Amino acid sequence: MENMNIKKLAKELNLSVSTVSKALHDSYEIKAETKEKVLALAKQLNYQPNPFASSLRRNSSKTIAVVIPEIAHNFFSLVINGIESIAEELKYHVLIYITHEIPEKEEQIIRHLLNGRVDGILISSSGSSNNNAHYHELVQKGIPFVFFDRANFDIDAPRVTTDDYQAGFQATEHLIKSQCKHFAFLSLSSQMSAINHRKDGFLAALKQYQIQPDHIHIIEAGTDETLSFQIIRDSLQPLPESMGIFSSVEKLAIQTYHICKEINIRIPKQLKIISFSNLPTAALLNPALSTLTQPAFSIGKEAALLLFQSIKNKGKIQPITTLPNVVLKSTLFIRESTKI
Amino acid sequence: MENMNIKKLAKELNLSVSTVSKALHDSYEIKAETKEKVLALAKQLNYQPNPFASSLRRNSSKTIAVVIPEIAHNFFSLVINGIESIAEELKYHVLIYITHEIPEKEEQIIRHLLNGRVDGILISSSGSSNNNAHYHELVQKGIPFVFFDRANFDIDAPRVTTDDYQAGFQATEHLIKSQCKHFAFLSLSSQMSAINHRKDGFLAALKQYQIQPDHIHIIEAGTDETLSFQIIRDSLQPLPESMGIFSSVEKLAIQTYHICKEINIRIPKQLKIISFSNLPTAALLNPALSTLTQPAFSIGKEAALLLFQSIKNKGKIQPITTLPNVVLKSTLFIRESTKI
DNA sequence: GAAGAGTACGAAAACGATTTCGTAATTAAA
DNA sequence: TTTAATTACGAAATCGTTTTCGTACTCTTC
Repeated sequence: MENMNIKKLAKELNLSVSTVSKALHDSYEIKAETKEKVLALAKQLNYQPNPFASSLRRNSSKTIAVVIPEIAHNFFSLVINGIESIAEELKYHVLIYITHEIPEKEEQIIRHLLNGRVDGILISSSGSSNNNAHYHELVQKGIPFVFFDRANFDIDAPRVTTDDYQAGFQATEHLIKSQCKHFAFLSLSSQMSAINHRKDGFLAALKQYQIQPDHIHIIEAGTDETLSFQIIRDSLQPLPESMGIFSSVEKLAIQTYHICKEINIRIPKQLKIISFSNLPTAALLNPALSTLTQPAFSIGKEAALLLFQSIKNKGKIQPITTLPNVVLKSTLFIRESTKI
Repeated sequence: MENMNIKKLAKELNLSVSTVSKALHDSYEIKAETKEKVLALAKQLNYQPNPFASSLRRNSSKTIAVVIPEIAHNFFSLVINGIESIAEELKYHVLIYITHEIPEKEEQIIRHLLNGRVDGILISSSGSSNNNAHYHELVQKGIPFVFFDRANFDIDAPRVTTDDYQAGFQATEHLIKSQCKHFAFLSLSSQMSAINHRKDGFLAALKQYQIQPDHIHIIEAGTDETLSFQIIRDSLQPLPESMGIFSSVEKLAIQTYHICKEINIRIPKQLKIISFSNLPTAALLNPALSTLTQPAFSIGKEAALLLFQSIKNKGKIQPITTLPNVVLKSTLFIRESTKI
């Protein structure tokens, strides 16, 4: 009585195990009457198939993994929401793995997932581009995966990203038109694709408007919180005249706000700042933060859709087509933090 | 070559499958030399045991589920971080399920998990207290679970909560001492344990300070965004004199900020507000938001620890002891939004 | 009415691990 | 030297499904 299984169900019905299994899967081999009986008793006895037996036999787990640098982050939470919306619909399960921005951790996670625990993986890379071995192993094992936001462009895998270059250009242009004289790009690391594209857009805009190179500052704050605070603080003392900051990630913009409060820098008077961000409170900050906002939910949805398509096509001959490379648009919200 | 398994490994080593399995599990039956050989070849051929075969046989999945109302929420993200920190250490996998605050969805998820896919479940309930059947089924099936933050107090399961009553009292007392005359409690629903405890603390404080009943407002905003905006807006027009709002959740406080901005209510001059919140930008808002902040990461950690303890003790005779009921303290941060 | 097709089911072999039980070979004890 | 115990391994059952293959039986069709 403890656990219902197909064998007990079959015995109860005076049918064979195979017949019951087929009936439960609505096989054409089984006549309607029998199916009904089986379904009825299964429901009555609350039978639920053992997922591991099923996965073992079918060699598919109905599970995907999401590998992200961090979760306490509006962007990634929203992406997960998008992913979940699709997974839920397709009755897939979602495993979450957090790398804490540590490339080795990511490697370890991906390597573990080679064992077949999941049917596919959604990755926002924490790694530097010089370590791709684990991705290649995924390819070799035939495990579908899709990059989102932070992709590795050396790997042939579907990608869902945003128009980072254009957005970077646009944000910087906005700073220039807001009469900034000095320009700083706040970056986590120079190893992340999305962030580098933002930087390229930043530099391109400055070049187009012929900003002198010594008015251009690249600040690599890194992923350690205490350290990045220090680095940002140092780079704002002394404060260059008419400073305009383009922060590539929300976290660094928030840190900058804290620092400005601490050392009495007035935004937007002395310093203007715009940031990539999905903060729901951006408009409520003091001053309201100008943002480039990524369609995080859609990114999650699109990435999941690509992954499930990939899973579905697995084994079949792939048409020789270009790799899916979805690029979504970010939206510029101009607020007080960049007011003239 | 495609997929390594224990059979191929055994053949390669001229050993039996059982010997290899035992060697891999460091069984005393196998001599050191053999173990070394097995380990070496396993590593070389990159052998990884099939998790489903293993789970099927051992009847344990090394996986837990986290069932939460929503994920794009600072509190829950931080909790997940805490959970992950423990799960990662114990080499457990974490499945995420989102109920979107829909009790039926939660039921459906929990019912699905009765099939043994996970070894245990961490739940922050979305349900009303009048539907407990699915929890009882978990108990009956012997699947360990732990409530966090939003518990169901009718169910005998370990809980990790915060001192909601005291915090509610404290927050309200603070509003009273900030010379508010009217008091409003902003609630999602009257069915959630944690929120009701906060309300009880709110009411108790008002009673102790002999606030007239007609100066006390309970606003149930619900979980629908558009609707809750409307409800809050309506309750602020006309604005009672010296209004003090205690928001039971972050989201409603943010909505209130937006509404105040929209209809030109000055915080803290015309309206003071304090909220439960884990917003990293609380101090940067205009004005800075006074908060009660829950130790979200610790809640996740403690809940996970309780769950793993529960999983470990499963099957063993439980000592007749009181149920684990961890209560953590929230911290009050007084900021400008409640300034006199 | 014989051959072929279709229907509805069952027996048994997978899937890949773990675990129980049995047993040769060696060592220790009597 | 015999017996008992220990060591180190292997055969086979098992976990609960799914799926292949086989086969009675009925129904057409000529």
